[in-house]
Amino acid sequence: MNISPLLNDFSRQYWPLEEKAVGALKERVIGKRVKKREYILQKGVMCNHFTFVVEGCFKMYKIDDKGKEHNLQFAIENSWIVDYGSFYSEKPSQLFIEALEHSEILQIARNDLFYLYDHFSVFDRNLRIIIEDAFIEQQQRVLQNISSTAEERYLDFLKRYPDLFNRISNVQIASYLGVTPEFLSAIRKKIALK
Amino acid sequence: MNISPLLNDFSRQYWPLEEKAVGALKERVIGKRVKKREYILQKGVMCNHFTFVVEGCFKMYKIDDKGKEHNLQFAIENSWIVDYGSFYSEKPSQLFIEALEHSEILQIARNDLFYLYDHFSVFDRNLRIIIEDAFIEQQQRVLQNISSTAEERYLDFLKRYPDLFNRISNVQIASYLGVTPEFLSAIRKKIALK
DNA sequence: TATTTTTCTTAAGATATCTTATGGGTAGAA
DNA sequence: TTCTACCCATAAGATATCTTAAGAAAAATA
Repeated sequence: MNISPLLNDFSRQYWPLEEKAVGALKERVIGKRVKKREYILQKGVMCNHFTFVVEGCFKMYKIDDKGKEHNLQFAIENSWIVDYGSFYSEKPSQLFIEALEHSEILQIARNDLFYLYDHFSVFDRNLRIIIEDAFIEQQQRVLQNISSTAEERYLDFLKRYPDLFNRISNVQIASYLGVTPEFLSAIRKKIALK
Repeated sequence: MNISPLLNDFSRQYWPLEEKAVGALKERVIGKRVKKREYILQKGVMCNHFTFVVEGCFKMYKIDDKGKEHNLQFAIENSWIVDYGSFYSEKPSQLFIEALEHSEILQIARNDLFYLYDHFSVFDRNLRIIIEDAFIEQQQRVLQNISSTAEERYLDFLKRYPDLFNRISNVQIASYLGVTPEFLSAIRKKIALK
C-alpha cells in the first residue's frame, strides 16, 4: 500500500515516524476509491475507521427530523475525517459522510489504530496534535456562530477556505453556515452590489 | 503540592500514571486560589498554562468590537480550561478567562507540559483523549448552532449541564447560547407557560 | 443597614432569517 | 439531442431574534 501522502502529511505538519512505525502503519492502512455520492459512513452504522483523504472531497452531515441536511465538516486532500463520537464510543453514528467528488482515501480501522497507539507513542502524539488543530478551528466556528451575522460568517468562510468555495455548491456552503440557500443567495447579492 | 484531584481525574476517566510520572507531574504543577472576577487569562497576553479546576467556576469568552461578551466555555470542578490556540501557537490570546466564583486551580506551564509529553507518553495519551472528548462535545454545539432554534438550544443546555444552570446567571447562559438576555427571558417565559 | 450594582422581566418597534413559490440556467443521464 | 435533476436567483409574507427603554427584584458592597 502506498501511504506516502499520509507520511508526507505527518512529516510536514507533525512528527515524522521511525521506520518501524512506518512499517506497522503500512500493514494496517487500507486504500479505497470512492465514487461521487457514495457514503463511507451512514447513520445507524458504527464509524469504524479514521479516513485520510488523498484526493477528492467529502462532507459529513446530519439529517434532522424535517429531512434537512446540516454540514458539520468538509474534508479535502490531506485532511482527516471521522465521527470521533461514534468511533470511540463504539455506538451507531448519527452522521453521514459522503463523497462530493470521486475520491481516493486511506483508512485505519479501530483495532489497528489502538495497536498503533499502544506500540508507537508517536501516534498518540500526532493524533493529539491533529485533533488539537481541529478543535481550535472548530472553536473559531462556534465563536462566529454565537457572535456574527450570516454575512460575516460567509465572508470568513471564503477567506478561510479559498480552495473549497470554487469546488462545492452554494447549497453545501449554506448548510455549513447554518442558513437557507435562499438567504445565502440574498447575502451574495448584497455583497456583489457593494 | 497536593495534586490528587488531578490524579483522581486521570485514573477515573483516562489512563493512570506510573509513579515516576506522578512525581514528575507533582514537581511541575502550581496551585493557586483565584477570587471571583479575577482573570487567569486576558486578551493580548499569551496563554501560558493548562488549568485544571479543583474547586470553583470559570468562563472563557471574547469581547467583540461592540464590547459584547461571548462565552465560549465554562469550566467547573474537575475540568480543564485553556486557550489551545494561544497556548500552542504562542501568540497573544483573543480571549479572557475569568473566575465566576472563588476558585482553586492547578496549573501546568507550557515548558513543563512539553517536558512531560517528551518523557512520559501517557501525557500525550491522556491529553489526546481529553481534547477528543472536548471536541465531540463542541461538535454537538456546532451542530445545534446551525440546526436548532434558541429554545431547543436552551433546553438542551439545561439537560446537558444540570449542575451549571443553578450556579451561573441567565446572562451568562444567554451569552453561551448566542442570544440576548432579553430573548432568553422570553424563551423562559414561553417554556414556563407550557 | 443603606446603597449600589446586577439580574430578570416586559414590551414595542426594527432587523435578520425562514418559508413557500416561481422561473431560468446548466450539467448529467437516457 | 432530449429529458431530467439540480442549482441559483428573486420576491412576498411569516417568524425568530435584536434593540432600546424601563422598572422591579435580588445580590453585592459600603
